[in-house]
Amino acid sequence: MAVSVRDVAERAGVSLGTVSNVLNRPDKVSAATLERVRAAIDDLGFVRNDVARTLRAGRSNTIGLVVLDAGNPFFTDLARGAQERAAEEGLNVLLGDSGDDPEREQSYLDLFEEQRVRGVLISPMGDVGERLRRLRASGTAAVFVDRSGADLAFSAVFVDDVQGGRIAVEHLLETGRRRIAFVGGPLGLQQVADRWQGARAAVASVADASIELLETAALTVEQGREVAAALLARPADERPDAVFAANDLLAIGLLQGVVMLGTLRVPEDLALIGYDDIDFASAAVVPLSSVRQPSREIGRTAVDLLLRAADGDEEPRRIEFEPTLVARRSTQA
Amino acid sequence: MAVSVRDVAERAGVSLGTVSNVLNRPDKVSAATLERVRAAIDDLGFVRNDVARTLRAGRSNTIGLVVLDAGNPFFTDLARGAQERAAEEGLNVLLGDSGDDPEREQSYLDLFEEQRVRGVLISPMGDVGERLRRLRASGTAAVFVDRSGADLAFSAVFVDDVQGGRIAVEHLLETGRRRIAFVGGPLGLQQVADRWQGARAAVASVADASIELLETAALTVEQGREVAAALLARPADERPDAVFAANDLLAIGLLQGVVMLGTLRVPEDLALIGYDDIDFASAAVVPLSSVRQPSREIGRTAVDLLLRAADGDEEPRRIEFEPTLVARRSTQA
DNA sequence: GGGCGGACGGAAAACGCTTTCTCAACGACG
DNA sequence: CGTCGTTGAGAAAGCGTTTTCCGTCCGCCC
Repeated sequence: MAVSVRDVAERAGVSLGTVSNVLNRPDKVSAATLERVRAAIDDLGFVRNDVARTLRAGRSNTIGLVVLDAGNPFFTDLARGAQERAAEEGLNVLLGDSGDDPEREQSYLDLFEEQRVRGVLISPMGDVGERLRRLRASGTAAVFVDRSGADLAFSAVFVDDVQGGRIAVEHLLETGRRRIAFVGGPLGLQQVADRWQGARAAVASVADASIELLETAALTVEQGREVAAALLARPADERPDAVFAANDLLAIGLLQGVVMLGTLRVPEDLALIGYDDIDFASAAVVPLSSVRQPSREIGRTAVDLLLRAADGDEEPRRIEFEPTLVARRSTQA
Repeated sequence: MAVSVRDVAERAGVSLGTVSNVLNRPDKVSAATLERVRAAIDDLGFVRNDVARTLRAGRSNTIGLVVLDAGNPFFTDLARGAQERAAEEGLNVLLGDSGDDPEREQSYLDLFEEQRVRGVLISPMGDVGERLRRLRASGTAAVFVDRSGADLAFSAVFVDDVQGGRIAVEHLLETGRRRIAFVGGPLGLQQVADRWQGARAAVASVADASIELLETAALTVEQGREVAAALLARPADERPDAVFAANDLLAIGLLQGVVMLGTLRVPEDLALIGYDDIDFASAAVVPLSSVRQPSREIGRTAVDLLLRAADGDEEPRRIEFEPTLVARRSTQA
């Protein structure tokens, strides 16, 4: 059923080693035999068995990627970037979705180890340092993505979330807002904690500005709408004049809550800025200002670091991207 | 570096065959040795090499999945369903995103063939029938997902898009609308053509109802907004009183175009229904009616069919899911 | 005490490929 | 005419696993 190099060799009347040369070092083979072998390959429909190739080579052509949520556009883009970069190197990406579950995270790592992947890219949920150390000891490199506080023993690509929080709130302050609210949670998520920290820092440098924390249980549209309802229930003089949401989903929920109940106008009564700059941000009822992270580039860079580590570079590298402000109508003065 | 069964055997003081038995047929091994071998495995941190295992077994544990757009929530959910079902069978899913590009589609098929995957799930873009036939001839099964008109020689899981189009428009008619517009395109996409066909069928059975086609270049939010602008530019008496959009992204664009310019109210002046019931549908400014497809279930079922085909069931099966109406505020009477 | 069956050792083959080595054939060149 | 370089054949080893075939040892039962 399956056609092997042996069959090709026989058909072309050459030796098995020659076929291998045609496949891997065609310049070592005379034009005539090259032609003959290629014809045989086409005739028989031979397709190289990558499993055998990998076993023999001792290293595979795939890298594993574990993300927190494959449904989140941020990670989708990141994965796409990784895939593109990997493809340029002739590598494939095996994608695992941990869904915030440390157990599934572990099981993907198990899987990748059994598959002897070239390396692992991970946006960690649980505590995987020990696990990755063992992996490295057995020859599989790992790189963290999107976690600035991650284990220093490994390379990492991340965005400065403190800085991101700062520029978001600085923008609100520059457009004349003074009573800021930060909406996001749980604070156990490092990204959220960092953005909150940056937000406070920005407020601290302006004398008459204040900030309050409205913690949420998750970063979802629903949570955003609940917070919106709570804000609307307050007397007008106790409401903030601007909200910084820890991600765009929350911001969209807030926007909807406010618009649907119709009592507040955005940005006139309440300015609003989100985070991530997902596609829906620009497409919202009121185009949403946001903080953009170069998700695609993060994915590409992570693959670069991984390749470097897999090639024996011991030195862990940390590459930080700067978040950038994307101002739209929801924060106009 | 890498620990092999041989090392484990040596450490546990047993033979290599016994280690293999512990791994694959633990009931054939006495409790004492079982214990000893397992201890050795833990001590050495042995992890079975799946590459070698696959080579030896002649069949791999992974199945390939090619989707049209990994960023589309519909496919994300479908992939998740496939992954879940595959995991239950101890299989992994390798995800490829063709991005509507027949070339990338081909290259993913090449990849999957080299990897000797157990089977391929594909939402085809180009003409892949011939390719899949060759694959099957060499022992790799294939199943179509989300394409009703696909090659009859293969199993397929799909949703009746004609029916989906019909129930969407019937719903509009039942709520008293008579001048319907169908927004979607390109009609070269079979899903779009089918929904359009179903929509026309529904209109045909009501005497005083009419429908017009507003074709778009793609199924995106931007295209929806452009159509909205065009509608608003018309004199009021030449506007439809209801719109059926070929997917939710278009519908959301329409909704935004209409609300932002503020001249029309939804659903009072214009009823609106989308397709796919993505998460954002219920979260839109005006909660969006839609037609739901059981994407997760489609993924699961596709894996079922694939396994059946891979186990030698020659008979191609076609499983059809029924789309269901999800009525929300955007189509209230 | 003879026979039986279960547990396991030891050895070997096979999956399909890459790599390495040796050796033969051939044409070119001095 | 002898030598050298090129080309590729042929053979073999090895990647790590599973499986198969015998053969041995030991405890157990009649």
